[in-house]
Amino acid sequence: MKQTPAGRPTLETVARAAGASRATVSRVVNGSTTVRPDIEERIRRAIAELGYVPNPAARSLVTQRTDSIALILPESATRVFSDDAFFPGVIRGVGEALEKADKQLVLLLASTRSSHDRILRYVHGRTVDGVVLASMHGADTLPEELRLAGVSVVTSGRPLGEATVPYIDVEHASGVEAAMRHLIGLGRRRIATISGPQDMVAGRERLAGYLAGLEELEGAAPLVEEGDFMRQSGMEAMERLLEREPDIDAVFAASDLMADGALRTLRRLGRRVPDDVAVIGFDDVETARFTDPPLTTVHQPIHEIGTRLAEQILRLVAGEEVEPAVVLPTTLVVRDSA
Amino acid sequence: MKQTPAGRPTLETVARAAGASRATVSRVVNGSTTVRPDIEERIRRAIAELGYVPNPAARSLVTQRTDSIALILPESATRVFSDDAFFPGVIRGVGEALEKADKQLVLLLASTRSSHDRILRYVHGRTVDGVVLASMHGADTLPEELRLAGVSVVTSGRPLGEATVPYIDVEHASGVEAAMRHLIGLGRRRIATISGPQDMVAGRERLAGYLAGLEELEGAAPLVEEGDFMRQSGMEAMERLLEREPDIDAVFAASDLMADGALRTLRRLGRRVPDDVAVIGFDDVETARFTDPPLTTVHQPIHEIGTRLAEQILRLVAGEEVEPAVVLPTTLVVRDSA
DNA sequence: GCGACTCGTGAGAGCGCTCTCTCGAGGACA
DNA sequence: TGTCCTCGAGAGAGCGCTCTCACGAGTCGC
Repeated sequence: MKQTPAGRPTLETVARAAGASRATVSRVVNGSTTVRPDIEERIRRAIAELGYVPNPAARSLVTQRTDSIALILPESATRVFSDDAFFPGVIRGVGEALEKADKQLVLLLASTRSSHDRILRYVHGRTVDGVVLASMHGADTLPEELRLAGVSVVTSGRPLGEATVPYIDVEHASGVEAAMRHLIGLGRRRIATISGPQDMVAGRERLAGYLAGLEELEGAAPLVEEGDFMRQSGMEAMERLLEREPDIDAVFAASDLMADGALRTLRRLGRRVPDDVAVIGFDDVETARFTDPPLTTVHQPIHEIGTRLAEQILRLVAGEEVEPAVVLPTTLVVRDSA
Repeated sequence: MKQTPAGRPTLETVARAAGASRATVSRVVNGSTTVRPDIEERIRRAIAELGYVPNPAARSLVTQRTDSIALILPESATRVFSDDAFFPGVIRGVGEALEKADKQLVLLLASTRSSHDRILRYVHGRTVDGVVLASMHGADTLPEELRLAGVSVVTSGRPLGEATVPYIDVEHASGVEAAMRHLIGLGRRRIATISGPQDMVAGRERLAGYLAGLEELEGAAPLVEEGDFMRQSGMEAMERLLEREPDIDAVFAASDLMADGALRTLRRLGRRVPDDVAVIGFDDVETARFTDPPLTTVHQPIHEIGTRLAEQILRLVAGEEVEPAVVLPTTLVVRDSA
């Protein structure tokens, strides 16, 4: 007499209890309609009584699916993870969308450089059906390697070079240009920028937006200091900017955190915002509403980036076609800093 | 002739290529020492050439392990997820520690009330070996239900009632008492508090710490307004506090975010910090270093909470004993606000 | 030189599930 | 009444792995 070992009921157990075959129970569990109602009812009762839950390992062994999606945050992303509301927001968006589709979210945090191989190995093992990659640096080879490994992958943010996998991004440049027009409309003429790192597309495109916006101003020379998207770098960049050009009357910072840093430096040095210097940020994270003064910023739909990422990867693993690029709009949110 | 379907090599493929048996290849893959060096070498080469990666589903079907750990963030936690550095910090800590142990992190975000059953079902399915639960509300029945389901579980934060599962927490009260002594040492006599929600242990204990600290001050009446740990509530609570008692000269806020909110209200109403009103927060998140003025706060080791959670759950799933409670120390970090 | 013992290897069962294929029962039609 | 078809249910193979057990080749002692 075969005994189910420690409690855990299997299909077999349920089948015996309901007086049906394993196959029929499987049909009920998977929602086939070809089962006679009375038998189905009997099986459902048995499932409920025994507390049967299908074993996902056994299932995916035969279906070759795992119903889970990996979200990979490369080392460069985890570095800012705790200080920035961007990734938590994206994670939440992805998580919610996957939950609706009854998929699991496996978080792969690449805290070190050496995680690269581990991740590749993991994905090769097909523990996930697809991958959402929060690729930040353009030079990242991971997206391409994953594609070559034959897994579905979607990235957040356009890669620097040629895009070989579908991505979700936002209109960086046009959002910044709107910010620049706003500043110019306010009568500002000496507009500087605190840019993001130039090895990231977000950094580059926001700078490009600044430069394009500046062209409206005849003969205005660009005034750029680079930061790393984080607060401290914003403070320092603002300082350098004022040293170089004391009569700056506006500054566009490529992230809200850096804008907040700039605000602090300006206050410390006795400049009034927006009277002396107008400040505009980018992201519209929660913090932007609470800076002093509240930050005018370019809003990007962080949560939607997450849900769209999930949507695309789900379609890909389902074998559907997806557009190679989804670019979400950004909008200028005017508060008090400009 | 049996063909491996689409590329993916199996143990069998490797075995044939190396002229060995499936069992021996398995031994090499799993690091058994009883394989003759030359055969092992041959097998390793075959593995490398074929790019063989074990199928985790097949493996866990027989081992009954999945080598992955779920981190559950209940709905109450996801609400603050994007605005607070606490959970990202914990996630990072957990993630790093699990990575070292070569385990995967499965993130279960319970965005809605109805996720409860889904999570329970998921855990019942044994897709994970153990569960780390960021339980916030004391009334949460999830820890107990999970325990009854027979999974190993560790929670972050002591539950409100009797603790039925091991937990990691910090010394809330003594940290707050240190803050209170600091304020009293500064000569402050009218000390108010912005407490956290009283259905969370963190909220209660920090309030208890305030009340205990206040006893040093003969005849001082408690002055309490409740917030929800988030910034907005701190702003509002500070307002109510000043209405009730305009001559407050210090305030302890149960979170840095609320302290920051209080700072804003104080500034708006023309009170100088720390001259007129001293402010102390709790958490020591990144933001605390950047408030105006920089926040004196009770530091809790967020990252370590994460790593300790991971450590404990790993020991539990390995069948080892763990102490029912680990309580990490908190320390007062003095900056400029008090 | 023969039995006892070690040590490394292979055969094979079985983890729990899905899915194809087969089969039997019943209905429709001539 | 007999044949053909439809439809629902069961038998059984097999997904890729681990692990027990059996077995053959050496090694050693007497």
